[in-house]
Amino acid sequence: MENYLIKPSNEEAARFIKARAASSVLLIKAVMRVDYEGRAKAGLEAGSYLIMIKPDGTFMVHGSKKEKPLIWNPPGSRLYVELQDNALALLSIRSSPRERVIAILHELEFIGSFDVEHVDNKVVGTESDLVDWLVSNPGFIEQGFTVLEREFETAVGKIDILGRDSRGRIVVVEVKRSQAGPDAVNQLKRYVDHIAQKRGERPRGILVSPDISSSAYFYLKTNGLEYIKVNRNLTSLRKITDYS
Amino acid sequence: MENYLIKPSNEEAARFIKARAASSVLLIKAVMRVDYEGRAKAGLEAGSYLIMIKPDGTFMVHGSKKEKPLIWNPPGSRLYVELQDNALALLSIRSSPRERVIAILHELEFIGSFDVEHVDNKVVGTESDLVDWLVSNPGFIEQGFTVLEREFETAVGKIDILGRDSRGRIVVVEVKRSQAGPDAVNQLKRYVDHIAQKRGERPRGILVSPDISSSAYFYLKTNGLEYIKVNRNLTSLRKITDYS
DNA sequence: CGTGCCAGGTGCCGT
DNA sequence: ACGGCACTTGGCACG
Repeated sequence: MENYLIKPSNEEAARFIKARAASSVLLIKAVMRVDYEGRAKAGLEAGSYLIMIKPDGTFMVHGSKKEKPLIWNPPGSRLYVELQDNALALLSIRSSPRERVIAILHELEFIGSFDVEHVDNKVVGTESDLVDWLVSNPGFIEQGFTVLEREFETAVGKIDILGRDSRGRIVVVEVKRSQAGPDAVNQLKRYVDHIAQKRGERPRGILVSPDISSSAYFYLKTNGLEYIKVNRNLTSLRKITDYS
Repeated sequence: MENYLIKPSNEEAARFIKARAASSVLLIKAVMRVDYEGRAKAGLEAGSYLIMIKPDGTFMVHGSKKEKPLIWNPPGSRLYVELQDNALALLSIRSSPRERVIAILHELEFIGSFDVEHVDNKVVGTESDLVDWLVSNPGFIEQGFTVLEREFETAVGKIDILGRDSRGRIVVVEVKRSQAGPDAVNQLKRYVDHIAQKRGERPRGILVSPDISSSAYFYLKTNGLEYIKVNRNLTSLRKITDYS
């Protein structure tokens, strides 16, 4: 059941929040001061902000800009409502790591309680989808390439695809769904080095991504690694052998 | 000026949104279908969700769980409002990369326009703070350590602190504010390798963080790198020389 | 604008 | 729980 309070008293607000926080998404507009202390520390000067509290414990204080809340506590946090002399205090506690958000609400402008879906959204076009496609179409990587393992676990991390080329040489494939940077090259190099040390023979290393920064490409090349460029939407894929 | 519409008609809603989207944060509760297409693709079945639109172009569709929106477009996106036969369509366009969020609102339950602060929040306790402290207290890293450069730029990335130990040996210091994983070790190793190749002499490499995963520690040790553990709040710092 | 990298990252899926 | 890693990562600072 939707319900709204406009300029409620602190008592009304406290009752409302306590009654509905467990089942509905709450939106609160008020003049407030907010402080956060935990892994880091932050605070908001007194002003008008928008609080969103979800039934799963998510607590967010939004300003007029940006996607991320100014201050927040993640799902699983516990909410405490406390009436003070001239204010309503909302306390959100996260247990591990210990983090605390305190909002002292002064002038309550609006509170709404909203019943919304609790769905798990499905996203298509992730790295996992790209790996799936490559496993189903191993010939794309190169003629005669065969997949040995997917998500192959090593002591230094999981290898996206471990395979073998047409001449029998082991190939480590690392896939990135967006532009590859030095980190991605580093990751591939780490796997290659590990396999080399383990098997006594150096495998080939191939980075697959829709794009790569120029310095990352240089870093890749100077380490004897290879690059395959794919189109973002997996159509009209092509390879880059020379970058200059 | 705050304003609220409860169960408005599509025409009312369209007028309201157009009038206020540029200056206020809008909150819309409705039964809707939402689709996203861009770098990836996602869609929401028809249901009740909460839309938050900020004056900077941020467009978010929230469900009842999690901190992140189910579907969103970031700041800078442009909003289009369009009256359809039996629905109100909200279109959010991001230009680069090209991304599109379309929400078809069927039963409008509530729209509110809220004037909130546009502040930039200041957070204390970041990695930068930790690096600052180490630069001011170089003796903490070890007796006789001196700082040569901070944020030293190389072809393979920026080194947090480049210094020299009491015996004149170059030291690469990489700082992490939270638990270090294989990536962090990899990063340090990359810098060390780079300096080694550049100068013809291998520098020492020290990772500084409040924690390190055991496999990352193993990876670090097998590469001849060193670790210093610091307390999260910079008090009672201590070093780990042996981890077993 | 691209490149690099931190983030109170968050979320997901393992062991 | 801890660990490893992707994410429509977002956000920032610097070239």
